[in-house]
Amino acid sequence: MSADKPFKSEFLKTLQARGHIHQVTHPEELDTAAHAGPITAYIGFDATAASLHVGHLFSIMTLRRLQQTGHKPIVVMGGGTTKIGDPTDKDQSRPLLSDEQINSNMAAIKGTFEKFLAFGDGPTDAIMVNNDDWLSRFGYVEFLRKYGVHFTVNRMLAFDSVKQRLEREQPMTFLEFNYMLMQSVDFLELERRYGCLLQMGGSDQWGNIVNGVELIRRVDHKPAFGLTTPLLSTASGQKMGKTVGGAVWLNADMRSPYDYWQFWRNTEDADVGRFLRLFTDLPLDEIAALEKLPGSQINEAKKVLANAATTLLHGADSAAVAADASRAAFEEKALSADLPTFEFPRQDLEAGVQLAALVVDAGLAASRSEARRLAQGGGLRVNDAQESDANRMIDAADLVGGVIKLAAGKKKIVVVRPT
RNA sequence: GGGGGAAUGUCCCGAGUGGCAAAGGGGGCGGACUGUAAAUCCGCUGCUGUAAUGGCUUCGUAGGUUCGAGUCCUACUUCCCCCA
Repeated sequence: MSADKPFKSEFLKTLQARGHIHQVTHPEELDTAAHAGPITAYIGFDATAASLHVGHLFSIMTLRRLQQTGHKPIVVMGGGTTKIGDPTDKDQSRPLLSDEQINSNMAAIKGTFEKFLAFGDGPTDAIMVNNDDWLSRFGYVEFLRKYGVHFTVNRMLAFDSVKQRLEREQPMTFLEFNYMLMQSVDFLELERRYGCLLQMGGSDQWGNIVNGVELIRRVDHKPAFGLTTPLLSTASGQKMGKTVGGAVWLNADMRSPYDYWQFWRNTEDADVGRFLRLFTDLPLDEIAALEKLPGSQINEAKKVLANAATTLLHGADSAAVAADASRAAFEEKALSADLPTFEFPRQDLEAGVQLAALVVDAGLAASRSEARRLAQGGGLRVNDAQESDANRMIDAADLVGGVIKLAAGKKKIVVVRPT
């Protein structure tokens, strides 16, 4: 999809070399614009959860590259669009979120961007805006007359997101049907307010983005471009971001730096190079050398990846702590004070606790039955010794060095610390 | 407004038509093999609890028939299709 001839602009060259590009509208024109001087580009983020997850990281890194190559990123918080709900890639309508939920989600998400982008008033400083500021101001008739005239239902029905719903005989409400108009209006609004001429997003956003591009070109007769990033999946075809503990959240209070580090450390061999290019700032020649490491030496590259990715999000100190804890736990089989801990009342421990109950309380299993199954399957370890009897009572006699080490499988470890 | 169909284990898809804790698959989890990888093989995947073929709660919602209902009946809810 991208042009065969090499790009002139540092921006597109970087994106292409690091694997950020899936599709671009008018590649030569955009390249020329980005080569001539700073451009402004945006990506929208809906506030459907209290934290962004690894899936969003791709977009955030794309904005980071934009800024690194001398351009201005805009982060659009979807305060308004979240009220509508993006139907793309969803089989069914989601329950609508309340204004309070949306606002608290946005507040919780905000900090993440500051880790990756430099905000401020300078020409290439990032800014953050909320599309609720304009979307919620329109009257219904006003909106229809102003923007509705530029969209034909014929065309809207042809978009994948809509077509799929119809083909699967799944309902799509009129509310959701309007999502693409809102997103297009966002782009137009940003073009007018900030001279923004590029919208980026995941490949599933292509339809929505192209609509915005066309709206601007039609209404304001200004150049506008769209760029999408490839769908992110692992080499073995899994959708990226889901793992042992569910979604890989970016907020530290929802997923600890240690777990975040572990997530990257567990990358498949075949993905290491790609992920290094996408999710770290390491120079490309270094990455090329790392990904060529033979056999089990590739694990060194995974550590580099884990360190670099964790440093970006949580800082170098947290990354170092996570790396130490991991090395201790996996390579030296020793206890580290930095492993996830679970505090347990000392009296209760002295009185004795059923192992299954403790495993549940420590968050290693969802129910006692699950804990039992885990034990029967040989996946439960107490102080590194396999324990098949989940009914066993645990008490102060099980303390080793003042703590009890519980493990579910090889990777989930919790240190029980009496208080 | 009329007619026909659908809703299943709360991760998803999907069999089931009077004896069912409910086939099968995907996903997930655990084990073996490894390198905290992939692939492969094996086990598990409602809760609770054992010495146990135990108890409890599940098939859109609410009632009913029956010794017994996901399965039959009635009403309701939501969705899909056709006709108007």
